[in-house]
Amino acid sequence: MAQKVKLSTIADALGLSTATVSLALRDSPLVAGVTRERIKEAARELGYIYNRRAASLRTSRSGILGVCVHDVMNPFFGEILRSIEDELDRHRQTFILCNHQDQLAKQRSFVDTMLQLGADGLILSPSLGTPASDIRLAEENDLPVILIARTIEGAGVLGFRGDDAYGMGLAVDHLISLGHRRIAMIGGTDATSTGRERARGYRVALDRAGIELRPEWRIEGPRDRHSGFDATTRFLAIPDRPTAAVCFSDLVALGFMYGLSRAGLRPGIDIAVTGYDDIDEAAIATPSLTTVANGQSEVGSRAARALLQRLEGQPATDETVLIHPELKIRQSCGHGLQAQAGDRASIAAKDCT
Amino acid sequence: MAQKVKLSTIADALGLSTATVSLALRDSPLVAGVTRERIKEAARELGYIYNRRAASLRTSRSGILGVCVHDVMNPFFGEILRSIEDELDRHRQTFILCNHQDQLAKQRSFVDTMLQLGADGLILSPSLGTPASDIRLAEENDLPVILIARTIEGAGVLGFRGDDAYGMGLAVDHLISLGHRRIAMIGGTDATSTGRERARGYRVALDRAGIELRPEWRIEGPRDRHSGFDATTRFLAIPDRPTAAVCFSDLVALGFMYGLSRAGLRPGIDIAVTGYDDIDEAAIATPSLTTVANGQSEVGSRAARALLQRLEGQPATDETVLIHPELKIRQSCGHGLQAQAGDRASIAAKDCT
DNA sequence: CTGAAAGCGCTTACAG
DNA sequence: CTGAAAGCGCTTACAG
Repeated sequence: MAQKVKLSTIADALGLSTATVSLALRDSPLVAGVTRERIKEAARELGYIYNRRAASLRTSRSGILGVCVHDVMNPFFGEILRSIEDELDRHRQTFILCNHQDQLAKQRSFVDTMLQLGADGLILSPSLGTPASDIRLAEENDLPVILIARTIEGAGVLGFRGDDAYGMGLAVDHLISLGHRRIAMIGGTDATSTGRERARGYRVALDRAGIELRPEWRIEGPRDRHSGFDATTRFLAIPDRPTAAVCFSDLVALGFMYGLSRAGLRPGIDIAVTGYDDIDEAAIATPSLTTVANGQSEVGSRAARALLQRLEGQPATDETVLIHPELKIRQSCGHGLQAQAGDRASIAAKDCT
Repeated sequence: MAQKVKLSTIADALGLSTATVSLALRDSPLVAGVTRERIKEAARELGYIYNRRAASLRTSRSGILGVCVHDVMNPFFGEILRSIEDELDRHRQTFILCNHQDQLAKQRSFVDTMLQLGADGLILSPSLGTPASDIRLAEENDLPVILIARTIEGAGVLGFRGDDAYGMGLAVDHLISLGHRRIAMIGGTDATSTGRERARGYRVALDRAGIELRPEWRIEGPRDRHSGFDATTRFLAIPDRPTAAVCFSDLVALGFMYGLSRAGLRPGIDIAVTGYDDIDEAAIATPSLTTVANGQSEVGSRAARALLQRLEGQPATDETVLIHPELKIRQSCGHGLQAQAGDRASIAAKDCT
């Protein structure tokens, strides 16, 4: 390539100063309209590329926002990202994505990079084991943080997540209302706020119905489709097998349903299944998945908006906003226990998406 | 927060120059071991944060790589990203992700941002309609580009993708060998090299077997799970209905199988189905999906390595590397046409993952 | 082995 | 409405 084109190249070509050129390119009213057009024209012709690093070194505003989640391939986070992106796109903010895969070290190295790049803010679904001090370190170095999906005790920052305990209660209540008394819970871990809250909702709902929880009903661990599939074996081995299972997430539920089918059982007929999140796929799965809408698009857009507001100078708060979940009844719980003798076609023909 | 800690803060505190501090922090052998340790210790104590913008303004190396694909939520790209990430993590390069959703404008604004940030390189799965001149513009401004998944005529840069025509041929040949003569192709568009190549492979394979392609067999368009699901209606309306369908991607195939089940048909028994990509889910889907392994992890890691090598000074080439695809036979094509009378359990019991 | 000085390409008071 | 000059925080020859 030829010599690099910078502000001074344009200034020299037009016999102006770099100050004028800089102002004109950013549409400052201080520059006369004609001059501004001449400058923009010249910039275009010369193939000028704005150097953000130089600008942000001077202004200490980078136009970069970081978004760090467990895994962007997980549709739950994917849907959150989509709404964050929608919100941010209108504000000329570049956003940098990172998957931490629940590894604290990866998250730390990302936060560090954001600090080094002078990022303007960070939306974080914190990795398992994130101490509150990590959040404070970022905040102390002028990197505002907003938490999503999971929260951290004592972090002292704004967070948005679904009301997990309440939501899981909805799923369990629904199964109980259909006549189920032996209900397993598959997936999730006590190491995250999400896992703890959903498990609590499960326990409380059983208790409320006067059902005594048997320890073997709780299959901890699975958090993706594959491990949901693998959990089928353990589920089928439970003595006095449960007639229903609430799953930690839709992904776990979808994998579990694959597993049940593979074992020759019909989800929604032989075993009632619920998911959590209401990802896009839940409506077209067959049987379609009864699940709890977790408001991911609301989480994303509210987090993005809150961050933008802080950048515009609004004071920080440390509230945790709980998004209200909603039960979506579809096919995967059949029509209650009495339907267990029913045939497959009756369900297949019904479209409840 | 207190006063910002910079190199000079450390230098002053220790009575050294910023030059020495800078060298020490980057482990230069020019600095005495003892001094280096004193400096690092002080940096830690003072909470020093390296300012990358300042450094990269000076060195014109940013440590940033851009990765821009259609959609990170698509497992096909997700798996590519995973392997890119693995490769890049070891090289202290930050990578910035972008979904262009096949919108040229979004892709352009991302490439622009990379240019402005002085990114060191770009891995791109080009949006539909990307002109070769866009790639050349980036290259001319010192932003090396490597293409993945799709290629662009005349771009003149290195690219990695699967051999799509050959791969689709494998799927069609397989169905023909099982006795199918009426085979539909669902999904994909002629607007991308991938779509064109896979459709070509489909046509060529039918032709080779002496089967005359009927226009109504080609259902263009679907490229995700939802549209695969929706395509079921059109498929079922084809006069003299095909007994098999090759799908543009696994996602389309999985959606299509949901659609078939919803209509009371059994994929793998009533209708044979193949996918393309061999994403993780293909093996656990029920029926598990016969598909074409598309080498996404190889595409990702080779693209990342090639980019890193270019950053280290290796000369650019303009080759398109075709990764060799491989047929994965599972359950979704049953055991050939004769199995169509078989019952569901016989398939469900077989584990071909 | 360490230091003084210039410069990367912007933006921002300040002056006129 | 436009210009001259300083400075953001680094790194890199160059000197000693």
